[in-house]
Amino acid sequence: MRMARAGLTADRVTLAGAELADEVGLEHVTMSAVARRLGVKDASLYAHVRSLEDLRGRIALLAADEKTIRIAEAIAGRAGKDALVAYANAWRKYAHDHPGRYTATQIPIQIDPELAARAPGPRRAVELTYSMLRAYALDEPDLTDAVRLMRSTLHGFTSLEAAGGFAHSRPAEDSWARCLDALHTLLERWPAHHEGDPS
Amino acid sequence: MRMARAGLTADRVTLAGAELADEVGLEHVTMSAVARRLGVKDASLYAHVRSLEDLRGRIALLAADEKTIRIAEAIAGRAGKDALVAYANAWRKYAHDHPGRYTATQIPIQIDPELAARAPGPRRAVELTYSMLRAYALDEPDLTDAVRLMRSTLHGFTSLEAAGGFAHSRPAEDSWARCLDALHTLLERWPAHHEGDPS
DNA sequence: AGGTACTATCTAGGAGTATTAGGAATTTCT
DNA sequence: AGAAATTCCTAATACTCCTAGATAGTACCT
Repeated sequence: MRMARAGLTADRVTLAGAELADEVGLEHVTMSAVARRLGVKDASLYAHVRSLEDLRGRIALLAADEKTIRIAEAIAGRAGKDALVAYANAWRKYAHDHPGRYTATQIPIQIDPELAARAPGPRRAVELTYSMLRAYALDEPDLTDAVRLMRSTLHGFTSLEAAGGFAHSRPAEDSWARCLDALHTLLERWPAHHEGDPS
Repeated sequence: MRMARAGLTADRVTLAGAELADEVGLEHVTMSAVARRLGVKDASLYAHVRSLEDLRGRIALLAADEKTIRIAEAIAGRAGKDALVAYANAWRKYAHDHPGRYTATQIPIQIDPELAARAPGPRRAVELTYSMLRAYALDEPDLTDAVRLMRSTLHGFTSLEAAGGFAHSRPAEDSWARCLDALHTLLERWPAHHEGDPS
């Protein structure tokens, strides 16, 4: 009677799911696949994870945490354009290194609120971004708009790139560098809001 | 023996799938669900569509075509910032009106090449964007970079918005308008590439 | 050491889904 | 009308998510 417990845990199950997501894509992360990878029957997973949805949510939170940490490390001690570039590159690198985890962060949020409250990732990510952009001396609400623009651009680029949205004519790498230049320039001279400017 | 054929067709199946995607989300578009909606047995669908993957690919192509048409109509007769804003708003509106179809366009492309070749959407979308941005007098490779930046920003914004990525503090609508301002300004003064600029 | 409570895992099974194969009904062509 | 092609069905397989109830392992208490 080989019983030898696997020592499962919600975190271990989540990690196995995340690894699988990176290898075969998030949509192929199934309960049975995760169970197989852990050498366990599918039913056993339900002691640690409520459902497949729940597992996906946990993977998303894990990814958010990891990505935030990577970015925080990257921008530590940097300022201005250096910080912006480090931030952006860390973002893109995470998406490349962990495609499955990254797509998990894109799913519309239906995460257990009690669980989400314990995950520092999303909240810290926002703080990090705001504090970095504060170097550009923007006041609210421009700061919020700038944060949203930056996140949109970074996410959009990595997402399109991952989906094969860029033709192979010009290396995505080069376009990426120019986009960061452009973003930096833009943030430095954020257009003033002239509503009905008469001149 | 009530037989009364449903008059299925690859296009009709695709349309049913697209409608379903908008109603319940792309991930809940299953063969059985589409069959139920059409009043038909699941197996019948395989006469028109190779597999679920294939169906998703067809939905993606349909969406690309529709979105391109909407954008083309929106920018017809406009130029400069007017055209940019019309383009962007048409993009965002399509994503809002057809969330399921829109997410279908994001899936990594594994579409039947023979089928993709007949769909004008993606190719026309690229042409459309290039011709619109030509108004900003950019030369290659800057034009390509600008196109990619614009697509990234529009896609990123709508995608984050759909995923609930923006807190409710400030209306997404307002940030969107400012982002378009910023994008326009940026395109007008696209930063010259100073590699090792000594001054 | 032995008993007890807890929990991790298993066995068994229901319901839904994707897909294939082959057959029957209906339309269309001649 | 008869033949051919198309449209749809029935039947069957295999995989998925998930629940319930049983069993084996661990930890703690005395």
